[in-house]
Amino acid sequence: MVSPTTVLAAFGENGYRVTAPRRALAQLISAREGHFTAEDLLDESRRGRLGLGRATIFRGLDTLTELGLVERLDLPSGTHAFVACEPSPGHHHHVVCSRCGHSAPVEDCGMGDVVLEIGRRTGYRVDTHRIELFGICPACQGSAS
Amino acid sequence: MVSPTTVLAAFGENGYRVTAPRRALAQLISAREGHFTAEDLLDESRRGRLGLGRATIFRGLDTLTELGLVERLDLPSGTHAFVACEPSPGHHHHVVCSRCGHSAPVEDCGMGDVVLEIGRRTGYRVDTHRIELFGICPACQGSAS
DNA sequence: ATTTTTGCAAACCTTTTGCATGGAA
DNA sequence: TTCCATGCAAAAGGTTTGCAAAAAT
Repeated sequence: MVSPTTVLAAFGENGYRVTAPRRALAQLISAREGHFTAEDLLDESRRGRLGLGRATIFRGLDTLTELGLVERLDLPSGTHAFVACEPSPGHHHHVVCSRCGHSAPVEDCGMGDVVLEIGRRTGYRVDTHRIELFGICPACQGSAS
Repeated sequence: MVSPTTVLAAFGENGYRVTAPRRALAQLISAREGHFTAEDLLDESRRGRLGLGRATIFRGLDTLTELGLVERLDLPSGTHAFVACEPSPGHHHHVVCSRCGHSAPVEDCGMGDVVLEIGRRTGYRVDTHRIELFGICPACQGSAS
């Protein structure tokens, strides 16, 4: 979980203005358990009468993605979703629970070697990779399977 | 590159009917260098006056994905694309050239271990993963960089 | 005062669906 | 002959854009 303050700070520290809508967005994001779509936030914003516009949400999510506070996911269904994440120095990925949507960060875990190996075998100069892992989180394993 | 015959055969061998539109689709797909979108095929079909409908292309791509003759990609831009691939027994991925779109298959290359390690560290029971690698293919490395 | 940000609504793009027709088995 | 597949056009999503008003610096 990422605190609203952290999210908000990311705006301020990067030359973006700290506005009421962005404050609201920060709240919405950090209140989210697991992954969410832009539409989820929009609904939630309406429910709470926060008055956030659709465009503001998309734009905010966009810059937060660039700032690394949010990661964009492509669910197996093809849907675009997001997960909030603690800004971390290194390259990292997430494991997402297919049941509850919660996620855990995965720091480098040998992928570097794998990428090297792939480069060696294919001759490609690999410079970006996206990894998405799905599974069942510990909590969900415990409950009804 | 996958031959149109292989693609077409996949339909026949799996209980799908071998029809003229599917024959055309097979041609279109195997003529493609690198990755392509549904729209690409539609344009190409129009250009060649093949008379394929939009729906037919989406539906065909869908079943070919299930049959493993095509892999669905999520480009970094968020666009959905496809690459044709030789049906291979094992689980595999692709490295896609960000310049020309060509791709090379990547057979298991240590990812199994990485996935295990991730499971161990996070406690998640990882059961699906999607990996997308982008880089520059040998040919493009050779030409203008 | 200046520049960014916002909300709205419309525009856009991609993908899916319903349904009558046509074609494969 | 039966059932699957197709094309069309409309519907449905999801995302972006233009712009005037409002807010931040």
